[in-house]
Amino acid sequence: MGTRELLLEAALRRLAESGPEALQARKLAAEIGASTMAVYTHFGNMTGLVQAIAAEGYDRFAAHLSAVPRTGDPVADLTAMGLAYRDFALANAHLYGVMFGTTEPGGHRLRAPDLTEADPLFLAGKEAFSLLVAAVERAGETGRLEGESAVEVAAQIWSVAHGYCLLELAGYFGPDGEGVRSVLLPLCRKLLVGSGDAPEAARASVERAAND
Amino acid sequence: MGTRELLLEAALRRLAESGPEALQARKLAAEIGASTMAVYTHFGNMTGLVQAIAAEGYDRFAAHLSAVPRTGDPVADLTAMGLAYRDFALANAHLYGVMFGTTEPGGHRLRAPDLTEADPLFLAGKEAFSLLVAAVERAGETGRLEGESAVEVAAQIWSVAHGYCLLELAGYFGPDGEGVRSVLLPLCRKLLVGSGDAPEAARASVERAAND
DNA sequence: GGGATGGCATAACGCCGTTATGTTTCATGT
DNA sequence: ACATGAAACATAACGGCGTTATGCCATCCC
Repeated sequence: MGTRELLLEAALRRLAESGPEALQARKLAAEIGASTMAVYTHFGNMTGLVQAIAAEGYDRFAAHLSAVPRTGDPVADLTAMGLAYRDFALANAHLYGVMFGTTEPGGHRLRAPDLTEADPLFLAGKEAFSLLVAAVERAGETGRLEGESAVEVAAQIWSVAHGYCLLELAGYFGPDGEGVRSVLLPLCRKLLVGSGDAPEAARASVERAAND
Repeated sequence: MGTRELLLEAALRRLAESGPEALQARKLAAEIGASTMAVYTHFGNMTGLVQAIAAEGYDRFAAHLSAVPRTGDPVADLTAMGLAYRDFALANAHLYGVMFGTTEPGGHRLRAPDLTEADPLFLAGKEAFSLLVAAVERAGETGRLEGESAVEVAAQIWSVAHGYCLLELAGYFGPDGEGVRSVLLPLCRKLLVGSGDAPEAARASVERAAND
């Protein structure tokens, strides 16, 4: 395996096990038996390495969300997607933080203050977001959007999932899955059940997804 | 004014103007004409100074939310509170990040990995949260909670506001207040209007608050 | 007045990211 | 097959960071 891949693998492992402050050029290079220069040969600097980590994180995130099955009940699928979103964020807490810029390992900020639309990390985030938009569109075909576009509804769901996950990661929602029951699932209900012509069926869909 | 206050004031100014990486012991001390030791005499270490910044941020945040007037229409008040929440987060982006641990200046994490309920920052966050709970309780007296506790509903609103603000700060919701119209206010509607016995009146309340 | 205490300056230590420099390795073109 | 140039790499150094050790001095208390 190439040095670059070894470095990236070690970085992802250290990030998951020891947090962002463990991402140090000297430690990483030593861990794979190389000199510090390896980081600069393959990534330019530490910021480049962190960006590569974030890119890998977006790939895994997209794969995780894509793995949510389509059951023919798009509202249940959306709820399942929200739960899968939380699963990923909690299982990869530090990686999730790096992806969304809420963690700055060693003070290396990934995004420039004046971020542009062409920023590759920005685009990677939008790509993962597009999976959510597509799922909302499938639900929208059943006639539930009430004048809102799928992008707008997807952005609302994204806000809920993002905020919920960060607060649960910060420890504000008690141990284990208490927050899921009292916060996340009620939010899914209010977002997905409130509109449309079959509230009872939609509510049942949410419950069905919640029990898996 | 005491050295400690001068340091804190300079730190808050630098954080707002230049971001978290500007919080450096040497630079701050030089800015107020003192030696580096001043930081360690008054705050122990840089983590202590950042915690003091966060504490000040929570005070300002609570004051900002408390300034939202009570109009006798608790649903409109809640919507106004959500908008005030966004105002604070966007006007004090870096401070907001430090408060909620989404920004780690220089890699100094404020919260221990095993955060306890007694953590003063954790408690400060809960105190600001209690303002939201109280506002929800006032709305709940009009009979809208449908079996949910005020704490649960407040946690849902908090998730929405937190996630929305962080995503808007990350630049995902376009320029200016576009996200407010298409994401935040629709979320307020779905959270506040969906339940209760007077959906039309509640919807009007949200619109009224949105126009101020 | 004398001694303890706390605020402060100076200087140093160790670690970090980064870079300069020289060496090795390897693919490529003739 | 051999020369050549680029890429990968090791070593060592530089500057900046947080932090600490040490000593000075003002202040308060008995």
